[in-house]
Amino acid sequence: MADNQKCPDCKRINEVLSRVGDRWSVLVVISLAEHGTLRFNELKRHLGISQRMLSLTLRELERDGLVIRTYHPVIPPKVEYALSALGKSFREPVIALGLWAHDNLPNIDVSRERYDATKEKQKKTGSSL
Amino acid sequence: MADNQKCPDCKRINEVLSRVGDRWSVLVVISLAEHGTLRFNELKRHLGISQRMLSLTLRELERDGLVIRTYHPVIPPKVEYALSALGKSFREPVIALGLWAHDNLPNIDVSRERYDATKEKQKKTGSSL
DNA sequence: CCGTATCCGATGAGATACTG
DNA sequence: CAGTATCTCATCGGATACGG
Repeated sequence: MADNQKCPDCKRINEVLSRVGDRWSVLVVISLAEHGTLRFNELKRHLGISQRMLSLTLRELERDGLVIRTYHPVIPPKVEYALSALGKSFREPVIALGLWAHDNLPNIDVSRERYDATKEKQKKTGSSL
Repeated sequence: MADNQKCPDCKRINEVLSRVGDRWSVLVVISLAEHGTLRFNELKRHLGISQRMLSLTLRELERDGLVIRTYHPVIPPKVEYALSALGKSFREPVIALGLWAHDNLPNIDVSRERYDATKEKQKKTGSSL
């Protein structure tokens, strides 16, 4: 329910985030972008992700066409993951976000400290703003 | 546990997403970017968000210094929210993401259909890849 | 009007154990 | 090695009700 969305942009953004907006998806894409091709356990080690979440994430990314899964029928089994063209193109907006973060995370930290300090004082004085 | 993160980029991205990566935060920033200044219930209507989530989201955004909350002590109460300079700067990487989405969501849809269709066939034939 | 508090179901995510 | 299956706990997020 609640299709109260007036602005079309909100709907779009919502759609994006619903698909590729979760933490692990982004991290996997970044990892593959850097290393080119990785095996299941390599990704697992690099990201510090649980087996379960990696499995689920990779399946979704493959389904969405961002990563390509290549199964080599050898013993022991060998499966390689790489970015598709779509996956590579996704890297750019993510990098933009990363740059913004690099520039502004310190600002956020400062703001948080100030905010928390202010709230503490308000508790003491009991002031109602 | 699991500080297995080898690549520093992953840590950074993780930090970004932890702060401003949730759906509602992004949507609120977009809304404020478009309308300039909005009251609590205006935001609520525009986004189709629940009172609870809007309250939580706005508090976090204010704490992070992305939005500025202005309380007008009149009757009935009036509170206005607007983007800070930091909040405005955040809009740009988000727009980049929105553009990517606009261009590529159809591709994702196609990919999903193909994937699902393939999986269906595999179930019928019982093929193991 | 602007919130906070409470309850509750749905989802996210790690740990563990097991199969091919 | 590359997963799947459970179990379990935390967090997300809506609905509702109440207070300033």
